[in-house]
Amino acid sequence: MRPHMQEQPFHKTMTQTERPARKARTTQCPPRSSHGASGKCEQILQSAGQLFLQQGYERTSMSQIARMAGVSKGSLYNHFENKADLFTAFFEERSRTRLNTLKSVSQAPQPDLRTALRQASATIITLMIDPEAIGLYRIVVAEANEFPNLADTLWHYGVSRTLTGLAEWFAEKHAAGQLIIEDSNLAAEQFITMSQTRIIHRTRLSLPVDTSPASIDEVASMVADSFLKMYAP
Amino acid sequence: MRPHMQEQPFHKTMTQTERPARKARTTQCPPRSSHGASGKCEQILQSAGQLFLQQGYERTSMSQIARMAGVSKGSLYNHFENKADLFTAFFEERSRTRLNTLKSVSQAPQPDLRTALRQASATIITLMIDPEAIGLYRIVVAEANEFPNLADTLWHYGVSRTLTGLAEWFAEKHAAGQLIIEDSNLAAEQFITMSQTRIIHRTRLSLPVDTSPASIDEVASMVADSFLKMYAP
Amino acid sequence: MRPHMQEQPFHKTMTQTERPARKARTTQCPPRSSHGASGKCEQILQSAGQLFLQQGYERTSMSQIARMAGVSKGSLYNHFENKADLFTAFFEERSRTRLNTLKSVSQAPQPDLRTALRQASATIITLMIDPEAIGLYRIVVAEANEFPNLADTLWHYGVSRTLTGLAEWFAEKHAAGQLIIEDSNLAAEQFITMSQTRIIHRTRLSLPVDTSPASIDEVASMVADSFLKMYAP
Amino acid sequence: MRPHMQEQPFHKTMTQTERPARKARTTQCPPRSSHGASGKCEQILQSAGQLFLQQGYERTSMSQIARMAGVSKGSLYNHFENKADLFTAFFEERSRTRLNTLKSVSQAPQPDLRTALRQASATIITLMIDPEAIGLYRIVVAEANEFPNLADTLWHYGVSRTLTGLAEWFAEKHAAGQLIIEDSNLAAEQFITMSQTRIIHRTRLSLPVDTSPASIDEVASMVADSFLKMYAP
DNA sequence: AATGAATGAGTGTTCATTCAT
DNA sequence: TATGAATGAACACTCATTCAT
Repeated sequence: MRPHMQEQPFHKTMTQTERPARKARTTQCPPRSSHGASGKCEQILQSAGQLFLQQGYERTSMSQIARMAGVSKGSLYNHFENKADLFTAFFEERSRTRLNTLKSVSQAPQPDLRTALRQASATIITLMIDPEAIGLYRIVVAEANEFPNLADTLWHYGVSRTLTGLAEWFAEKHAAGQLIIEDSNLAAEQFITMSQTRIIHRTRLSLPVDTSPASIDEVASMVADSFLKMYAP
Repeated sequence: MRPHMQEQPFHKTMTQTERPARKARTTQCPPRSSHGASGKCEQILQSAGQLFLQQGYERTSMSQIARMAGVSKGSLYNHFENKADLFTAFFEERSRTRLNTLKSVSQAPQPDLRTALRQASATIITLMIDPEAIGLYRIVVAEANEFPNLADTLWHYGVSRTLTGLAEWFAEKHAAGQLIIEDSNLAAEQFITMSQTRIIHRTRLSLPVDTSPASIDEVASMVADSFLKMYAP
Repeated sequence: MRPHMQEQPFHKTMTQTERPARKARTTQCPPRSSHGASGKCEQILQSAGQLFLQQGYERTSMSQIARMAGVSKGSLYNHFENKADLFTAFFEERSRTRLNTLKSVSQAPQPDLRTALRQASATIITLMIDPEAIGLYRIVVAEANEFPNLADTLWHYGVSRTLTGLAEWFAEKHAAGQLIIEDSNLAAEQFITMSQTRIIHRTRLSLPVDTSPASIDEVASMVADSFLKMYAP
Repeated sequence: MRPHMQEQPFHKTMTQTERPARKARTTQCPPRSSHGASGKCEQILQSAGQLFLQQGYERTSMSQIARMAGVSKGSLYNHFENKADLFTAFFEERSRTRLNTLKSVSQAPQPDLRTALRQASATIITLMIDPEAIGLYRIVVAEANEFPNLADTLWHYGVSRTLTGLAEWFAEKHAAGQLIIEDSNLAAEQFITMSQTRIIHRTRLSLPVDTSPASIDEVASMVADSFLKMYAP
């Protein structure tokens, strides 16, 4: 329960968040040789991931992982230093490969700004209530004390790309005179935060929630309207 | 990873959230007898709380709790059925007694609306980054699969009171013509969500964050401004 | 697994079997005062009996007994020194009051000897496969090492009365010239042993067995026939 | 205390008694590799056996077994699923390897029938009061409720072989005209039952009993005489 | 690189018994 | 006499990790 008091200028906070050093370099699976190698390392990582996501760190045992991966318990320790190392390796790999993000907004240019915003918000909501994303978020929060680096990883592969993409798009719209946005990073942050209203928040808590497309669009609409009131010329 | 599809009308979602039934009634400490007995049950609950909040459910052992509470391991089981029961008992008690909420906004009438909103947001931020509140949030998220009822408890004692208080205040302002708010519950929900920008969100992830009063006020100001743009006449 | 080599003249073996001394005098419930006292002691004994018979000594806990008897755990120790004392008290009481025996054979004089023998055998079988009797037998065998005195009790209240009754009856028949029996005690012992063929034996082992009256009579008939071949003039 | 009412024709009862299915296959020690490894699994089984036979199932703890076997507590669980599994494994192994039976009667042809019968009875008595046999019998009776399969095992390896051997021998004698036996299985059953008179019975209850060869021969003589009276031409 | 038996500290839980009230 | 909280040793079982093969 240590208080946080780091100095961070407002406009820089959300974009660079990596903490200076990783203590223990996380083990990585060697790049698969092209010919059909067994890929035991990936297999372990895959099984570990499934179990860690379902049960969390403490409730998952090395034996369970070995059993599910179809390897011996000893093999786990040939590929990873220990349980913590396997855990962080899983987390990085999953965050890197499975955390879809909203990289850019208007691939297909939308007829009007409101629709574009609504679609962006809907996409964000959909991405963030994906079971994989929810699971990774839960793990970060649950293990924040034991594995503080996880948050960096999640932020790096998850939030920051979306944030940058949005900010760039807002900057364009500002340049085009369609929105009046001084701090595009702040605006992006606000947009993402507002998109978390109800659905994402409740999903993270496992509270009952309607996650149908209609329900998502309802929230997305509200976000778009609010955002326009805040930033329309 | 089950999908949620419950029907929930938009305007009712956030205010009534209790799920129908609690399966197993949680053990409660008996009301303290007036003469100054030390209250061994409370002592256990207190120690358990400290450890559960710091280390989470799985990492905390009954032996640890007994040692810290200064009682024998067997005694734990005279007061609580098992570890899970002790855990939920702790969670309910803490949520009930230690989760401060923003019940009403303008005890001292503020000179102007913007200041009142800013102060409300700052209060919300301050309450929600309180270590106790952060700890309880982490526990809910971490144990969402094993203890799904925790979220109800947290919502009941934490969010819902703040939400109701805000909504009532917004309704008054609407009646007074100071704000134009059709759905005061939705507005309250938005206000709370926006207040979570950066500080609360990052604190929950244990990411480095500036939690100084100045920093809080900066966010609160932004929230007040945005909210006024959305709802001022 | 100690070998037994006590000298015991053949004709005396089965009738006097009490071993010289009981180490610990078994606690007894006080004779109930005539006015409706609660009879807590009997209540404990009754519940203990049910549990001990069902689950055996080790698997039955004092808490279980207290709960079923509706008294506090402490009360158990006001009435009985400890678990072992309560156990032996239960065993004596049950053996004394619930172990029905074949005291005499021909209450209603039978038309012929064979029928009388058959009925005696059938009665013995029926008595000995009574759940209560089976349970007590099991307990004696199970706890033979820890509670060697139980066997004496069971023998005293169970077998020996039947044995004596039969022996007396055989002596009468010998005197009447209907049977030629030199050692009536031995004959009684043989008669009882033969009556244990299959049904009793298998019931003791919980092996599947037909315990219908017809099945019992089938065995009893065989016993009567065999016995007559051995001892008829 | 469930009543048994299975239909079982008299002449079939004792020879086929296996119940249809064994629920959980009992763990088995792997066949010893030829080079003189100590066979840790056998070592565990051996120690477990000694303790289970002496103290029964509940009174024997896994720690005790590990200590006596000279292995760690954890090792027990590498070889056996749990205590119950180790218990049934022990019981099967002991029943299979240590339960000597009277397979055939007259290896060395006896001068006369009476002597052959007497020797057969004496052998049965001797085998059945062997401490190992007595211990296994006690365990079956003690744990009949918790481990109903034990009785099948005991019957299979213990009684049924003796029974079959005797029945065949009786059939021969019937064919040779030396005995008049219609149902040789029934006769074998009677012979075994009668051989249990006093010595076996009392030994099972740990009652004082004379187990000297002279005493055994006395009972065996009586059995032979009675049997001849029942079945001699 | 792969195995799986071995370990011993650790887990949550139950136990018979005590004792102040 | 009756209670029930308190105890500490014991229970069955699991754990991450090691190491000889």
